[in-house]
Amino acid sequence: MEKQKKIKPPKELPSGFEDRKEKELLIRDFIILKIKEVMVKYGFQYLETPSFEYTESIGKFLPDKERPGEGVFSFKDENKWLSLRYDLTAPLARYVAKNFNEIPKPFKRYQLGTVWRNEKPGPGRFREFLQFDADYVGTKNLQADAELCVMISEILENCGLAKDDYIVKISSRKITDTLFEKLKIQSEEKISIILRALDKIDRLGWTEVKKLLGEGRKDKSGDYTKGANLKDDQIKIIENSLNVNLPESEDLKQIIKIFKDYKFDNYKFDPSVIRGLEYYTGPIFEVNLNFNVKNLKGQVIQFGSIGGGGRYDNLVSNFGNLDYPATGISVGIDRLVFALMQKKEFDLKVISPVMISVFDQNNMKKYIEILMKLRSENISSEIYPGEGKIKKQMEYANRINSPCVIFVGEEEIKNSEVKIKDLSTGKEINIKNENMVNEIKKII
RNA sequence: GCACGGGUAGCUCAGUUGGUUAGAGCAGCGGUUUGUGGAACCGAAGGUCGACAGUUCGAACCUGUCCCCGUGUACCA
Repeated sequence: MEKQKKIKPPKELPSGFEDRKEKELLIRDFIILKIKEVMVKYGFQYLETPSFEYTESIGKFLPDKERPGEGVFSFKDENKWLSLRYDLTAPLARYVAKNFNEIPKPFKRYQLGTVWRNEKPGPGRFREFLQFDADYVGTKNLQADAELCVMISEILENCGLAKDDYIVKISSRKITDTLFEKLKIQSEEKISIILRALDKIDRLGWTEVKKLLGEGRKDKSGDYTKGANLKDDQIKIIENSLNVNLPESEDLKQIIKIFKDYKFDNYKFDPSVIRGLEYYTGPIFEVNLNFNVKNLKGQVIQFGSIGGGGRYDNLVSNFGNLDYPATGISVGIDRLVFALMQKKEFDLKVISPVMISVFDQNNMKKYIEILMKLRSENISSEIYPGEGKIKKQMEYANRINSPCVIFVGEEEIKNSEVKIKDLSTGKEINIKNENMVNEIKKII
């Protein structure tokens, strides 16, 4: 007899994709609720765009134009390339360009949606995640930029973070522009190496970043990264520029002034905030957490920022429309959930059903009668959904955290009563049918 | 991409200098108990030792290549 080889489909998930369980989802729902509250309060419109866009519509603005499609999930439909969106900003630009005549100007909208990135996942970073994005389109007024920072702070605090749990860091493309003038560096390539190095100060510290600005750096696994090969005096200039506490650029001065009017002070000027290289044109911001985040194994991991944004004044004009300024902010919701779960105790009310035990399939009519009575009172309830002995039914009830089990056997039917067992105390009582609901309400 | 560490039962993991039939705990299944759960006891079952090739009388173990996972790093809208 020839044994047929069983080809088992993998039960593992593709790298970077995750199942999300109830606890996480409930916290996520809570955060989303808080976001929506704040967005309504701040007067933003709610928008949804599709998951797929034409690759060109969102890919055209990839920072690395040499490799379009890199980093996104794409497939060819008929003769057109489609891609899953990798953020919510590019689709917004497309939306604005498409609906230019219909939208109010300026246009404020927020969006919550899943985005996908085809890149190596890391701790707390997935290839599919939920993003929140709020933007002002069509205004150069820096009050918009300032308000985004105030707004994100309000969202975080409404979610339960304390003031010293997070900080909004601000900087501006103008800061680095003048820095490179001072350094007399024009080479795009060199500039981007330097910017990327500066971006890492948070994680690596100045000593390591200094190596990246100079010859290069070896990381702790032995891997080597080439540096920018700057001269010592140039590095000194950069170091000095980082130690400035108050920004010299006009835009940031103005934003800070507006912060004062909002009585918002949980920000910090940090010239090492870089964000996207070819993307932002003015003020940029980043939201960082001030506490350690651990992975499932309890190791402290490099968590990075949970969100950020800035001004991108030429995104919409790429679609052939007129120059149209914009500023926005994005937050990785799942990352926020992950961090928040460790910082805050959520008293989640996970409701588990009252279980009606099945003694005899022939009495199903009776069980359903009880079930409908409970459900009509809005009590989460179910008839034991499997088959098997009472012991098994009890094990199930225990497993799903059922508050109590209802037994209706022959005796109970005879006396027109039910037996209710409180699973937290183990106590059982027999009670007349008409008092059942009240008794159960006492237990749950 | 690069570096380091992993891949053994459904899950978490042991497995000696290469040696015969590869182990444990948990889960699952059956029973002790056909009206009672939250770590009770007993029993049976469960494996291409990530894949392929090589070395060897003999490989979970050694070598090579590849795949997958983790961490760091690079890139990052």
